Amino acid sequence: MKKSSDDRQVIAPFHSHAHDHGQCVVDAIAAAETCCAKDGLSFTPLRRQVLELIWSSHGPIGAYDLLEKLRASRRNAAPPTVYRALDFLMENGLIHRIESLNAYVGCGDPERHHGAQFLICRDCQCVAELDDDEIGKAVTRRAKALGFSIHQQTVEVVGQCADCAARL
Amino acid sequence: MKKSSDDRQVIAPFHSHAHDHGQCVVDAIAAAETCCAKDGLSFTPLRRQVLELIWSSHGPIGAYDLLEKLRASRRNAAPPTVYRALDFLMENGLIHRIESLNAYVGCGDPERHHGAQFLICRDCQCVAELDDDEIGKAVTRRAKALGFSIHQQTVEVVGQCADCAARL
DNA sequence: GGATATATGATATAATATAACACTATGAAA
DNA sequence: TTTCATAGTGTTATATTATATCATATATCC
Ligand SMILES: [Zn+2]
Ligand SMILES: [Zn+2]
Ligand SMILES: [Zn+2]
Ligand SMILES: [Zn+2]
Repeated sequence: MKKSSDDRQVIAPFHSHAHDHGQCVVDAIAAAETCCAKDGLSFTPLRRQVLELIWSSHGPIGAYDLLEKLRASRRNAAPPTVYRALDFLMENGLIHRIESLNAYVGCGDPERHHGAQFLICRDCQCVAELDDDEIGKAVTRRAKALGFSIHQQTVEVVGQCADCAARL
Repeated sequence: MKKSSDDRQVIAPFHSHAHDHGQCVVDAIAAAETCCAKDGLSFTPLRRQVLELIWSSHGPIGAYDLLEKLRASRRNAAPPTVYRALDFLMENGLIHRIESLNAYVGCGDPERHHGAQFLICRDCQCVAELDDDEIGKAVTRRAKALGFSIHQQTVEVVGQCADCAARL
């Protein structure tokens, strides 16, 4: 089945509870390997492990939650351990930071340098990652009119996801 | 001169260095008075003072910077003093929180409950507040398609303002 | 191997935000 | 007018998120 252009603009939807969680972590790590190899970046064990933990959490996760998990295998991990790995992963487009949550989430399309919009559920903190053309163009147009140049278009919108609407 | 529809969608532009700073603080406080009176809210001296300090800073300001200024007149002000006032001002649409900066900025149109988009300069931390129809609609359309309901549409875009582009 | 840059370890501290409980002022109910 | 209830503020302590700094290790290049 061919993906419509509309589907491609949804980089990561709200998660169906059905999908194969283990596999999506494996795929994400493989994609990261590819990106780093291509760009000559050193994807060290620490960085890989942090990325794995982020994907395993399967949603935005905070730096200190990450640190706690990391300590299961690295007893003396400290905040800078995590923050340095996060910096590397962000600089190279492997994860995004969600400002509204002070949390970090795996990027659903790391091989492509893309703008991103996040829909963030205020109840369950799940997020959807989009690269919606219309939103992007509307933002670009207005920014241009004001002489504002967008370096990395990251849009965050807070609301309520469908699951929470049904549940609450 | 009549405002175009386009102008109305720019709630607060990047500041021209020429405008009358003192007057815009006065106007903002007057508008807040009006809003609170209309809604039966108690606009206490503390809350007024915090709002004044925010407008006086004339751009996004952090809670602890605010606290420091507040202490000039309230020697024993503490973090909760500021955060409670900020909560009140946010709940009632008199200020916005800029997540990307951990900072607070006066709302340019408090009498109207509106969606907002912020263009945030990563170099000088200035912001422009917009209520762009096209951005709003594009976001709404996509959210709807995903079953996501937006409660308060707040969009934050990071980049570089025209002044900084010229200066750097 | 020695020089250089990159990555991590380790300790301390900064910056942002909230919890908890006490006290005061205000205004309505009795 | 007393009493009660609520909203607002004071005060102290603590939680959460992020960075600075210096030391050590590891990889890369010549
Ligand atoms: Zn992405
Ligand atoms: Zn939800
Ligand atoms: Zn506003
Ligand atoms: Zn600027």
